[in-house]
Amino acid sequence: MSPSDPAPTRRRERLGEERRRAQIVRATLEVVAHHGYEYASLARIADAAGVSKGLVSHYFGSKDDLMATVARGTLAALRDSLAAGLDLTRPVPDVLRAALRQAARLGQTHATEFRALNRISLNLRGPDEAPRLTLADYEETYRAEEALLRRGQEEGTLRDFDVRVVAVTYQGAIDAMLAYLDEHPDVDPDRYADTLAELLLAGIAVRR
Amino acid sequence: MSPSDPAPTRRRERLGEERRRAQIVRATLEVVAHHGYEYASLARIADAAGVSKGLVSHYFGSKDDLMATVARGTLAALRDSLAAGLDLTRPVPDVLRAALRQAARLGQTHATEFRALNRISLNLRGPDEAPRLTLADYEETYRAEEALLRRGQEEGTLRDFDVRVVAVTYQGAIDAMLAYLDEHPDVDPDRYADTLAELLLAGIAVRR
DNA sequence: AATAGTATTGACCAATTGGCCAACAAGCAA
DNA sequence: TTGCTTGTTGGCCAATTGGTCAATACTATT
Repeated sequence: MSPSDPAPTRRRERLGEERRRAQIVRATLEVVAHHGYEYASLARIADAAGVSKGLVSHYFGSKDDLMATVARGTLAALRDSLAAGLDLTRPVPDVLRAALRQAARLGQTHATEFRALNRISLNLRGPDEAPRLTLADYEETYRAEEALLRRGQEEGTLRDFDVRVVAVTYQGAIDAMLAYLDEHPDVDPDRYADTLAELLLAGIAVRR
Repeated sequence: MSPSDPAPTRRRERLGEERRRAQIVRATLEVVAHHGYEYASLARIADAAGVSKGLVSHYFGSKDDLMATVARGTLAALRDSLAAGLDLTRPVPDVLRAALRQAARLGQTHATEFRALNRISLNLRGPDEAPRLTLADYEETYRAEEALLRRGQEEGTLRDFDVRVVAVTYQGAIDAMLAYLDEHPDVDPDRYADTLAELLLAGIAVRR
């Protein structure tokens, strides 16, 4: 072959920055969720997005930047998605029940996002050993939950307990539920969520 | 420099297979726990163990084999360590309380092991996308927990509930507790464990 | 058709990866 | 001493990594 063949004149589709970014984010989520963080190299992500490596770097800078961007965006999207379906004016126990159901459903419809988010937040770290996605990023979610619990105590539907412990436990229970439902597709999410809700409420609601 | 300098005659310490293996396992746990799974290359692990890369491969085969070995060994060690401190002849609620305390303490004394185990099990996967550490590896822990709950129901100290849901929730609560204590060293583990125990027992114990 | 501006590529880079293996060192037995 | 076995190294490999950049292809405007 001569050293300078005529370029193969590949077909190129131009999308514009906005849509390309979204496309790459999506590809990142999928690669991470389906094949794990380790497997998610820039080359692999670019390939999944049907785009060259160079473009990924061009739009997102370093790989860490890409991951951080994807994680933060996904976290916000999931949070909004969950909050959207809630009627916060109702009594707190009802809100909790609804939130649990909503979370269980989200775990099904947005399994990819959940899995990817999990892995990124666990693996992505800064220059030293410090995790790059700190509690601060989850703090908003967290605080909202504590506020809700406190309101329940004030309105008299919830007992007196350590709000922090309950909030942590509650989140842990949700994570466990999502992991379990993820591995057992046969289980009915709503049923599980309701059972869990009764269990938790029995622990924190005022005795009737 | 001549192409064949006399070999620098490095100082070499011989330990014997058994102790070397243990040393390498320890190094693996530490690197993974302190710097993340991604950072834990064979070179880095070998370095942390004060040993050449070749030796790690020699004793453990592939990197995946090493990780799987480390994970399974650590899981078993932690499980035994927890079980050792429990008196299973006591009433189930007491056993649960004790187990929670024990877990909280283990989370402190064996933080490295817990963190590493977590990361390995989340990142290590087989040739395809399938995780290499499946639920089956955790099944033993799991089943013991369900058996305990069922015994509580039979002896009349626990209410009637879905054993599976409670077991999953219970495990999730423990994980959440460990993660929280890990990030908040100021919190007293025993106090947290006791609060959590009351919370959970309020949900599953028979009303007095 | 020429121009300008944006979108996108592919080739290239040094560094690192997991894995392999011939050589060699150390202790033990003869 | 001589060998034999076990432990250990370091150099080497092809493949892949994250990242950069000049060159290009496309679109819109003139």
